[in-house]
Order: sequence, then structure tokens, then C-alpha cells
Amino acid sequence: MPELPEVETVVRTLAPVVRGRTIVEARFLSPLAAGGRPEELAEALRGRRIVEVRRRGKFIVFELDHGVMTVHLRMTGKLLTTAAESAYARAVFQLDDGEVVFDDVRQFGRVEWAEALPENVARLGPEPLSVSLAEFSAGLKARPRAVKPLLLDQSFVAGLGNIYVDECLHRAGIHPLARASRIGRKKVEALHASMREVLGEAIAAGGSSISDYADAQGRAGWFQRFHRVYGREGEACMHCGGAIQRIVVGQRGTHFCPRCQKR
DNA sequence: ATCTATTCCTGGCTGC
DNA sequence: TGCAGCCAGGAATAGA
Repeated sequence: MPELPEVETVVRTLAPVVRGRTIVEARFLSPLAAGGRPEELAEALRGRRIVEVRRRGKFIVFELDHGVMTVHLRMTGKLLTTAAESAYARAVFQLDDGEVVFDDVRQFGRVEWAEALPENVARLGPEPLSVSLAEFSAGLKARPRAVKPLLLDQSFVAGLGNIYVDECLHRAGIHPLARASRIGRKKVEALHASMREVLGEAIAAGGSSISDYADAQGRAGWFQRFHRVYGREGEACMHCGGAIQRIVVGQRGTHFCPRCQKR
């Protein structure tokens, strides 16, 4: 499931190929990918030039010569520059030089277009790689809710998903159900630092490929080899040797070490 | 403000 | 071997 490091990797591998190219035609093989309005979307995108491609949270933002196209990969989405790598093509962007295929097994992903940056992107919280300790700390202090659901809330910080929240909390030694406002200064600093470390390392590894994730060339990432808690229920904690536990928090599978991450 | 439950979707897994 | 049933989960949404 693409989170910040995976989306960042897609953007880095995609941008050099599509920057400056023109969308000759956008074809939606599944209307779901276009949010149920494939004709309208295809019309809006026809003839548009891609000025720049960037990431905001988990969104891929295509700045066009008129308007903005946003793509959210959700669970199983991919943006591929080689059709040969696509098994579940939902949309094809024919460029003046080359093509981009939006591939998505489970069809949760969406392509959208708007005149300006859409509200769902505009209201995202700060980027975890650039938010200051002061702002992050103040944000936590103001919320009495459990820290894991808070970190998953894209209006609080944008880009973390289930895997990386678990990994960050483990590295910082914070229980996923800890009340955000009651986390001590040292642990808050550790969490702030762990976001940079974990996300930075994951980007360097090309992301985590748990099931479907691939970059724009169809290549898998390898950060899953370095996961310390996610998907390791019952296995030994790399820090203390205790058994990694799995619980459900906010309907999400949550992995942590009960010895390193006390309540 | 925070919480839970529900919806979307389908390949892959479990268990019989 | 076959098949029903369940699971994974990001985000939007409704209701408590």
C-alpha cells in the first residue's frame, strides 16, 4: 500500500519521463478510476501539457498548463510508464511521447482534475519530513486522542499510513494507544526524529513492497526487509527480543512491542 | 472533538 | 480439488 515513501518513489521515477509532455488522450478503461465521470475527465485532460509532477501527502499532483490532475493510489494503484508491467490497467494516458498506465487491482485509486488544487489536497496537514518540532509538538499537545489514529489523520500530518505509523511509534518507544497530549517531551522529540529516519530510509530503499506496490518502472521496493514491527506478529522485537504483538486500533491492524512501547 | 461503524473492491488466503 | 467466506485497508461519511 503506497504511503509517503512509495508515492515519493513513484514521483521521482515518473517526473523525469512525463515532465513537459502533452496528454494526447486519456482513456478510462474503468469508470471508477475517474470517479464515475470518465468522459468529463478525458475531455478536461485532452491536450493538456504536464508542467510539473510532485507529491503532497499521498497524492501525486500533476500541474498542468490548465488545471491540476491529482492521482491517489490508495491500496493497489500504480502509475506505470511501461504498459508491459500492467496487469489491471484502469486508465491510459497517451502522451505525445510515451504513455502512462494507471493500474489498480482493487480499484480504490482515483484520478481527478480541477481548475485549481482540490480541497482534499489543500486541507492536508504538514509534511512529516519538513514539519518543525515546535509545530508537531504543539499539535500533539492539543489533541487528547490516541496517537496512532492521530498520525493516520491526513489533516494532522500528510503521508503516513498504517505501515509507517507502526514503524515510527516503535522506533520512538510510544504505545499506539498513548494519548497524544500526554506524551513526554523526550518521546515527542523521538517521534519527530523517527518520522524523518523511517521515511528517509524507506525512500532510499524505494519504498516497501508488501503486495502490489511498484514504482513507475514496475520495480518493487525493499524497505519491507527492514520493518521492525509491521507484519511481524509473534516474531522477536529487534530491540528487546520480546514478541511483537498485533492489536486492532481504529479498525487497523496495529503492530507493536509491548516491552518497548509501554502504555 | 473524538469515537465507531460502514462503504468501496478484489486477489489471496483459510478452512471445510 | 473446489468453493464459500473472510481479510487487507485509505478516505469519506454517518451517527453517537
